[in-house]
Amino acid sequence: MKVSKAKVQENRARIVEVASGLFRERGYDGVGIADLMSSAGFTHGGFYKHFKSKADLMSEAAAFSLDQTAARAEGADPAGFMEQYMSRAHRDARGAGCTMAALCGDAARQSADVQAVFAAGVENLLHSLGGGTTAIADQGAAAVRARNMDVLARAVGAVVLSRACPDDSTLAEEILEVCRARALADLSDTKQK
Amino acid sequence: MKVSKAKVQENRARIVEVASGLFRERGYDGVGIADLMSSAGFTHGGFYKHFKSKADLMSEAAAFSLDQTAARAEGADPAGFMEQYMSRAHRDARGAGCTMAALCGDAARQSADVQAVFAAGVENLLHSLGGGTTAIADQGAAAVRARNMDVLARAVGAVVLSRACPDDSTLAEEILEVCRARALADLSDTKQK
DNA sequence: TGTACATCAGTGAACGCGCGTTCACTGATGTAC
DNA sequence: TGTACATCAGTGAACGCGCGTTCACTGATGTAC
Repeated sequence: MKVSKAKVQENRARIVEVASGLFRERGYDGVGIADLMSSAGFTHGGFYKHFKSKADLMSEAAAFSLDQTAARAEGADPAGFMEQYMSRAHRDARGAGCTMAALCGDAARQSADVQAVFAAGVENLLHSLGGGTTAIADQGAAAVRARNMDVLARAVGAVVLSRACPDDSTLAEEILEVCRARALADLSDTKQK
Repeated sequence: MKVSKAKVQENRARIVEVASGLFRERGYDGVGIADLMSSAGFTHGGFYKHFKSKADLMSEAAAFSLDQTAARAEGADPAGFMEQYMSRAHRDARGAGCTMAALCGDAARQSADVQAVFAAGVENLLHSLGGGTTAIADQGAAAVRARNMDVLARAVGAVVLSRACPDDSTLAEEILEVCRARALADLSDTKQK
């Protein structure tokens, strides 16, 4: 049966949204087309009416969720955002969390298209973090950018390492705590190295 | 044909070594048993004479390569090790590099066995990095541990983010440079925050 | 030391299964008159 | 506005393929006498 133009757009958007969550939870290889489509409430055949291939959807789903994260960062203050980022809740909620933390390892093995989306996502996050109101802002845009890049790498590294450790290990918790404390210090410090 | 006991051990070791490289290059899902065994110079059927399952080999290969990395860190000075870690060469040589950086994203979706191996790998690396000769060593073991954990998270984050960006992007290079400089400063700084 | 036999690492065909993708078909939507 | 027809999102069977794993077989090694 044909479907109204509005419904088509809505359905396509639902597929992208569901896919972005499943990819984050299980990785790109861990989500099949049939699996994904039935999670979105469809049968698998219709997939190719919306997307050229699975790889195509991977790019789009990554762009969707990375934009979402950047928007969230834009609104919040950097320290608050980073505190949430390196939290137990974020560590445990992979499907609802940041795609950068959940899929950057997978992205390294994907096409240039996907990698370009991730690079754009990094840039957006760097800008969204801003300069704050601390002394670093006076040292110019390059200093702010370097500071933000460093904080982001640490945040992603902390979440990714913590997730690689068993859920109930003290190490999983410790990594988050330690890196969170030190990143927040970096974000608020008036004496930057 | 049966094979001498020495040869059996040697062959098994070769499979683990080859697997650890291939897993790092292509991820756990990207390496098939037949593929792996022929890379090691065998046919696929013999695999189960050595390992209970593919998951079993994943744990063993991770332990093998993480031990190797910890041993390398043990010998070097922390600053030199970290400089290499966040280098372009390490970024580009995935199969020969650190399993933590190459597979921690994948490890998050694997069994508790694999995750326990990763956690042990983190602990070993933390100890291998040591306290250095700087002021931090005087602040006690907890301060050294926190400093090392922070540096490790940043190093893994930097490599992983850099690899997620296109190979020829300036961002891939920039992330490594920025984080390397700041991590080295943290490792040598006498005034720790 | 020499012979007979059991062991078992390695071989390669076969298993069921799920993958990404294709395709003929459907029927409600959108369009032309 | 009402009718006839083309469009095309969604369906579900089917495709070839590679996956992890099993299994009967092989023949050199290791062992018992």
